[in-house]
Amino acid sequence: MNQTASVGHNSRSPKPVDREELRVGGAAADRLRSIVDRIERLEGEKADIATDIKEVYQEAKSSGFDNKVLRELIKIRKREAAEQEEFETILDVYRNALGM
Amino acid sequence: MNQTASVGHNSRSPKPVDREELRVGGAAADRLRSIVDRIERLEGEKADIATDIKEVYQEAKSSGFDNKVLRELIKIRKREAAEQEEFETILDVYRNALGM
Amino acid sequence: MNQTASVGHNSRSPKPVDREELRVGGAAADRLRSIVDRIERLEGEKADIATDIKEVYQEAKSSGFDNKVLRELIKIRKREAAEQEEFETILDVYRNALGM
Amino acid sequence: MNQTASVGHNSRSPKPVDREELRVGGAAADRLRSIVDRIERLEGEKADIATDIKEVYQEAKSSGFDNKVLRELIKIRKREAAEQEEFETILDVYRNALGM
DNA sequence: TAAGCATTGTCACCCC
DNA sequence: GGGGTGACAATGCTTA
Repeated sequence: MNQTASVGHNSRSPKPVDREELRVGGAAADRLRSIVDRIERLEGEKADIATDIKEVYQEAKSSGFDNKVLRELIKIRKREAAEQEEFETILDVYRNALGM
Repeated sequence: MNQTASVGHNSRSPKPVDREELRVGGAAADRLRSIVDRIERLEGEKADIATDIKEVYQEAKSSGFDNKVLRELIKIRKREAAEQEEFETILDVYRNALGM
Repeated sequence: MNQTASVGHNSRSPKPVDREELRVGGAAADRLRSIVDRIERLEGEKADIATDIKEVYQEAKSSGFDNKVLRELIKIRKREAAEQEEFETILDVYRNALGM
Repeated sequence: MNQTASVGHNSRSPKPVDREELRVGGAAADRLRSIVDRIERLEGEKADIATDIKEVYQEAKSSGFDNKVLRELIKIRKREAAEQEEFETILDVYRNALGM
């Protein structure tokens, strides 16, 4: 029962923000606003790019390409690129495990 | 049964690309390359932005914010923005219907 | 506005279960109980196996193996097995796209 | 800098496996094979069960149930079961503390 | 105990 | 419109 109140604190953060500073105009409020703004801006850009990608696929289809095959092709190219990178990672892991 | 020959053709595309033109140096091959390039480029940019977003969340955590709450907040703002937009759209429809 | 009530019906299911039959003892209630039981049983078995896997990793560590490397090894084996399978899939896709 | 030699050794394991014994036919090689086999077997079974679970959900949908609700229901039951168990554990602790 | 990672669940998109 | 598939988010485990 007596599990010490631990006021306004959870395990997710090193030093939870002070509630007072979160009031309008407080320092924490300013930082929060900045963070939200940046995230929303970045998500906007990300969505725009997603739209662009869709449009390219659209164009591909109009040009007579089979998008299913096209997606498969791009996926394979992506994986092959990733595999080289992963190979290096594995090498590192092995080196580490062998104490090199 | 009678699945009419329609060789080299499926229903996904208006005019399937000519296989001859897909040979190296053909016109279709060039267009394909262009399409693949653009998609891969866009996906690269998209991944970069995703990384940026993660970094901002990282920073938020270091500043003492609870990212779970933060994500929820951003989700709510997004939905409310969408609703506002939809409301204005409907307004326009009504205005139009009334000849305004 | 007048978007026809469409009583007790949503788009998620072909023929949504009758509310009356869901009352205790109803036919639908019996089926629901059966479904929940089976899922819970299967999830229990799944959790047990997950525990077994952890124990084997535990044993491996006690035997002096590096689990990080071990996991990497198993991942690679899995991927290589999957790749052959995927190759067949791709072949099918291509065949389909070419109308074969 | 002074990262004490400790060649072929890292802190992850009590007694790192002898590299000689890892050669084909060595004792460690046999144990490694056994470990990999068991893990792969268990993971196979786990995947099979996951497939079974999906099939039950599939069947549920065909029977007119809303899988989103169904998943939520099962999640709640699981949590409540865990809470009950925890409660009994605490009870035991208290009993023990009182010498019962 | 925190950080990275792997798995699992959810959601949206695409095709049929 | 419904089902299947792929991306994204969230949670839990593993290690440093």
